[in-house]
Amino acid sequence: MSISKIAKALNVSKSSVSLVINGKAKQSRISEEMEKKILDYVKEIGFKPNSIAQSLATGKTNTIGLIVENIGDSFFGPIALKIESSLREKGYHVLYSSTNGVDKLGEGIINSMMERRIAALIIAPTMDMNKAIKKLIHSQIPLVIFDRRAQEISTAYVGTNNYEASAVAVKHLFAQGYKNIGMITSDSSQSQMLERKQAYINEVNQQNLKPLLLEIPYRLNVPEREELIGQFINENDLDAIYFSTNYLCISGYKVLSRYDIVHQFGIVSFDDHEVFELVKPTVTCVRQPIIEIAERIVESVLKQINGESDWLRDDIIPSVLVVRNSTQGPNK
Amino acid sequence: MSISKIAKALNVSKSSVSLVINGKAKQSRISEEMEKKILDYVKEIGFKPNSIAQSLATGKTNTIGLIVENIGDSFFGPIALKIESSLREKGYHVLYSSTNGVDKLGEGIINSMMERRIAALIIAPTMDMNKAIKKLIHSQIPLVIFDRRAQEISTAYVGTNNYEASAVAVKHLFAQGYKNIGMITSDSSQSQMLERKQAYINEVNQQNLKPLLLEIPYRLNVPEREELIGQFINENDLDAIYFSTNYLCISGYKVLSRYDIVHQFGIVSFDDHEVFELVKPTVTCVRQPIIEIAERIVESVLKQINGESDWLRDDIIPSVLVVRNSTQGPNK
DNA sequence: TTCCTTTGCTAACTCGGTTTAATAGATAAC
DNA sequence: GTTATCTATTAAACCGAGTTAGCAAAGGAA
Repeated sequence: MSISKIAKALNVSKSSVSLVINGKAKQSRISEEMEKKILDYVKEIGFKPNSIAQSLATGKTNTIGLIVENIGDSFFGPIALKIESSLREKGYHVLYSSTNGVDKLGEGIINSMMERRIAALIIAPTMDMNKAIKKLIHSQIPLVIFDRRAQEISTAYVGTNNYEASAVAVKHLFAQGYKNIGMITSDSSQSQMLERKQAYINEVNQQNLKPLLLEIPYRLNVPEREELIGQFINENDLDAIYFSTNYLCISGYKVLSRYDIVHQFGIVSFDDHEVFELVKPTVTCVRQPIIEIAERIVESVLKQINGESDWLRDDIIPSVLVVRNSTQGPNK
Repeated sequence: MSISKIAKALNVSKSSVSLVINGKAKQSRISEEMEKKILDYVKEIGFKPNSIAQSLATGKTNTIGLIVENIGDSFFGPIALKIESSLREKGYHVLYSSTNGVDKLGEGIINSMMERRIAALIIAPTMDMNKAIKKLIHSQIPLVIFDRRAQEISTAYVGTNNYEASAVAVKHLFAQGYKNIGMITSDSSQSQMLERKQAYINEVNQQNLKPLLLEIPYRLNVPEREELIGQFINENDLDAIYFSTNYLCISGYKVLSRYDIVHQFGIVSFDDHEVFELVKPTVTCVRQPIIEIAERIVESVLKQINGESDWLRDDIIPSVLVVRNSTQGPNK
């Protein structure tokens, strides 16, 4: 079914049908009689306009792109859930893609989404995306960057206070009496990781201690990762570790459990995880307000789409330290 | 930029440009000279055809819809990841939606995706989707149902052997010496849940014992759920529980830990989870081959889109019992 | 009656592509 | 020299909508 066929069936013009369907009957001086005739028929046959044709004619789509690292993980998954349900309520569809750790995919994904003429783009950028994102800004498409920043590019950004929250986390370990606090992070140079690392370094330096860092390549598999962590723990006389993200903490926890020193060890992770409440000892963490981050992203996207100019360039939503504190504390 | 503008700029016809861009130069007897001229220009200005216009003209989209219960959970998330990356390689985009436990959303989501003229639909159906799915079949759209079946409807289906795998799980508990094995499941009447439950009931009956079932409403929040589980454990003299899904098992595990009887308890969960390897005692589970399920879904979708008729109506991929066995066994 | 408004509706163009029948010019065949 | 065949190209129709200028009929004012 199409608007033209309806027009023929009712012996009226396409224009009338289109105007009525779009609720422009009044303003286009369509008689109530005509309006009723068309609406009744449309309802009767259950007609829905072809949204592809609509998009072509209006130049607008109701599709929004979402690009994250891994939609299957415990951070991006719930964010994607909330973003989609909020946008659906507003009549939008969400197209997603995961870069899955392969930085080079980023630009291609952005381009192919742009060809689909999406209405807006939400991105947790990889390192290789900078050129592509600059082009996006040039193209004027509504854009929200989140979680980590795109280098030297000013866009709407939603994220947490990585530096401050990390500083609080490290301070917490010191306050508990731990002295030799190491940090395990990924080797990524994404902004959020750098901020977390810098906070650790600065806090440790303030205590006149020297930072002990292990940076693990993203593409290592789990056993390789655990091997590295094991070495790191053995080679340094640590009593606590600050993990820059939860999947690293889980690996680290496994290793520590193996050595059976986990009960004295200080452990704090950035990002919460179901596991942390269930294991013994439980794990203290920096929890990002996932729902709120998703809400702010959606808010910014919608504002930009609707041409409102009061969206924030920098929407920083503070994380909270969730103290679980079930370890026995340092024994030195 | 558009094909027409390119045509004007080069002083040739739209048709020539379109044919060349689509690689139909040879078969349409376009001269190599003309072909080169057009291709060079297209590359120079970095032109990409508007895929919305293409869709309208061809009646085909390269967008595939994915409808699951919750894209943020540990089962659907990784499946969504794999589905999207596989389909992207084949030139498709994926539109997702989560019903999020609200059965009534299902039909609306399906309809709005259909309006977008998606090329195919992948659904883990809710209970309310039956009418809508019947319509889909009528509409001839390539369709794959997975995880749970749509009632009385024959479509391409990908899933695991819920009944057999559950039977193995319950047998495993009996083999370990447990006698009073309860089952905790959701109150959902989705097919996969019913199969898991039925297997449990039959296995218990075979031992001349009576089934002890707790069915928890999906919409309960975590504390309410734990409350119910606590009662269930107290009121029945259980020594083991079979959980129909991992999120229920996590709740149950928490409760059992609280009562400190977790080390003697027999616990098996359907679906694996990161937690299960990390907690002590570790948790034995029935693990669905997630990657393979996603691959088979994609395979079926592509076959249907390409008009190949050898896709399977019933693609059952067996689960494996992952025995972690760290409990001490029953003490009775 | 004539002229001006208002009302109700629609023809025709547009969006950016795909597809096919038709055409003109060059070659080949007779 | 005439006709048939090929080659290279394009005009025109189409997909399914949205948009707007303009027309005819009716009503009102002079």
